[in-house]
Amino acid sequence: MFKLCLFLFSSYSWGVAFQNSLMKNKNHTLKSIASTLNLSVTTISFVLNGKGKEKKISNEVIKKVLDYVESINFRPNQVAQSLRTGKTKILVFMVEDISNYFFAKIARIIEDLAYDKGYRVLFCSNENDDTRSRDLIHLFYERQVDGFIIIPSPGIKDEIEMLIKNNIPVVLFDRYFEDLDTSYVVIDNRNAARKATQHLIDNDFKRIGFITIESQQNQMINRQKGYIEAMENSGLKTKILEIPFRKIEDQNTKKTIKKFLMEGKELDSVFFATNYLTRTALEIIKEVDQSLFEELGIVTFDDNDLFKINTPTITAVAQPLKQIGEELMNIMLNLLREEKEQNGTQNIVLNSELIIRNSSIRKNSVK
Amino acid sequence: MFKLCLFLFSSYSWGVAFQNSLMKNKNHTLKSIASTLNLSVTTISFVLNGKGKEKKISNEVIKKVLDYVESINFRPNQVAQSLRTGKTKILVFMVEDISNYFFAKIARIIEDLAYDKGYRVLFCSNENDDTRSRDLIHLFYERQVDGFIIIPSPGIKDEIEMLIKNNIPVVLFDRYFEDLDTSYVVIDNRNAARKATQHLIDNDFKRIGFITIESQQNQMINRQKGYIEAMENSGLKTKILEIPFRKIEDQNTKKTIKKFLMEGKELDSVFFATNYLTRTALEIIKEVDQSLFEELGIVTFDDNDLFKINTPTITAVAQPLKQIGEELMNIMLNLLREEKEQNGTQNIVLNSELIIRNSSIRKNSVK
DNA sequence: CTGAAAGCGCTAACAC
DNA sequence: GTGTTAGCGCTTTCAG
Repeated sequence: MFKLCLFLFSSYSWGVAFQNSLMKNKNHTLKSIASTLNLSVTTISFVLNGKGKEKKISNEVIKKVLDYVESINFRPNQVAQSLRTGKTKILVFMVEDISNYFFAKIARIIEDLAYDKGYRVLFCSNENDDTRSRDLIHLFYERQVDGFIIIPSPGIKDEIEMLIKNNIPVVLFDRYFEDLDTSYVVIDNRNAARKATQHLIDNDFKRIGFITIESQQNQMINRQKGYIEAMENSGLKTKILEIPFRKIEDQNTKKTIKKFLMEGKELDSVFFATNYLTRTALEIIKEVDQSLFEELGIVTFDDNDLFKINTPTITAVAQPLKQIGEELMNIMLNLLREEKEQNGTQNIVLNSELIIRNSSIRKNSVK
Repeated sequence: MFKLCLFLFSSYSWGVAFQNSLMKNKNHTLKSIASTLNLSVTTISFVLNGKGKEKKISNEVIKKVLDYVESINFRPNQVAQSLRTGKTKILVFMVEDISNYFFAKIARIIEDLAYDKGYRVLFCSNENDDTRSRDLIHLFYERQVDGFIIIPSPGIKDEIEMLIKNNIPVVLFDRYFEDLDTSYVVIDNRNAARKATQHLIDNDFKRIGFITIESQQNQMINRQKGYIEAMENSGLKTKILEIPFRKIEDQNTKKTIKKFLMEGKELDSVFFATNYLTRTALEIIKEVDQSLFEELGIVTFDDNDLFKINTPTITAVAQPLKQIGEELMNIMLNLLREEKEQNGTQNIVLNSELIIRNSSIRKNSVK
């Protein structure tokens, strides 16, 4: 942080903005418009909401209103509208880190789908932190958002329950609470991890390590289960390293990973449970010795553009981003529609795809 | 898109949620609270806004209110609050694509700074498209957001002007309109490009190509100017390829880039004007021939984690993300504070840093 | 110290 | 066909 700043300086220049008050928005409201047009607010409101025909308002009046409104570039105040209708047409999309490739891609898909239906999406990052998650949920709850799409941090079951009890549509994804009846979209992590591990085994790797996040959340537990299953089915010994989520960037963690990967050449390959672990590990391997890439088999959870550019290209479990986004919005739109009724929860488990690249192909040099 | 889906299927399961209406939020309001506590809404409002002391409300009353409010987990309706106060405490951060590394990183920095000041940030992507930008600006304008931080698409000068005329704080970044007096934060693109090009020249590259986006926006124009300046100063011939923004992912574009890079071995090095061009180009080079990496000098605008993992590691012009974020929020907070007054605009030009890695070091094999 | 009441801008039931 | 008006939930002035 500090280091970065040392290289930089800035130059300032000030200009004076002569705010042209002549053109300042007159703060038009339905009322003011009604009075200048000698009509009532109701009429204006109906026309603006496209209920002109329905309410049998004359075409001349409709045109008059529309033209005037256009000419002054009037936009109804949505805050007032929301207060009145109780709807904000805003959805919240909360993930660990919106700058992460996986989350960001889904965010864009959701945003587009929501846009078409007249909803806007608010993105936010909870860092997988409970306090932050709670803050955000409350904040948006107070702002009356219409629905939540959430990757829950471990301890926010209560908040999720609170939302549901208050009839706010919620869809979880990536993970969920097994003892809470919510709608969710996840992938079959266990199966995916089993298949990925099996792929390494099929390629004649035997000493396969598993590097994961220290977590009690079910997506991670299932990935680990899948790995263990595959290993045990083949009579192989598991070797697992768990990293605390908050310490991924620590120097010590890097050392730990380095040690795990290289010590005594115990491993001939490794399976990473998330993409940010892989990113860190690739950096480490790169720092130490490019040739390690030639020896070590690598498979990772979550695909990334960089994996097909890397040398070697990296084999990855690719989650179906587009489908995840679509299912999420599907469920959300359903909930939004039926809101009032006794609602069923909808649980969707998707399959992922193992994209086989060079990093998991058995290298010639068998030690 | 379609291909992706072919690999996938989903399994559905339905559960019935018995919404526990006993626990449903009673829709508390100041009024309802006032009536159950036998107080007036004023008192409740004062206490809730921390004006209890100031308004000399007795400690018992304060405690009574606070305790009750806590017990029912009451949260004031922010929509109503906003309607009343005219403030939403929401800022909008609009960029080309929020999933892009550069934008996402700045977004996170801004989010954190804003959070501390009680502001929430809404992120959105305009795809550098005018229609989409306009939609978004209007949408948020109608929602009465308190301020805009925007990377403007080419043709939205009018909307920006509209915001300013309506006294909405606006800060642009990455680029700006030279004939519009707005606050902005940019980097010295021309200088950065000149230095990056000069770096290649100093490393004995002579046939340096420049791949950029076809754009009239000043950030791109200045990068190109910088490149041309450096080349001409050294008496070298420029060779420029301009790609239309909307066609970056096209197959034809890939072919064009490929041709530009390789045809007749005319180039010994290349300077990419944005990170997404580099990403595409790296893929192409990878597809064609890893050995090209050994021959071709590469420098790119915008750093990325993957550049230090790539083989070879890639030299990049790194923009000062943290500082950009800080300056943006600085200006924004100033504008927010002074809003009423005749405001000066503030223009900040930052320097960037050339991070020298392996890709720009002259290779042994001189043809 | 506390309460009454006006009003932010909009919707929609009801009235004419 | 169009107008009147009662709120949505909150803040804040003014009264007492």
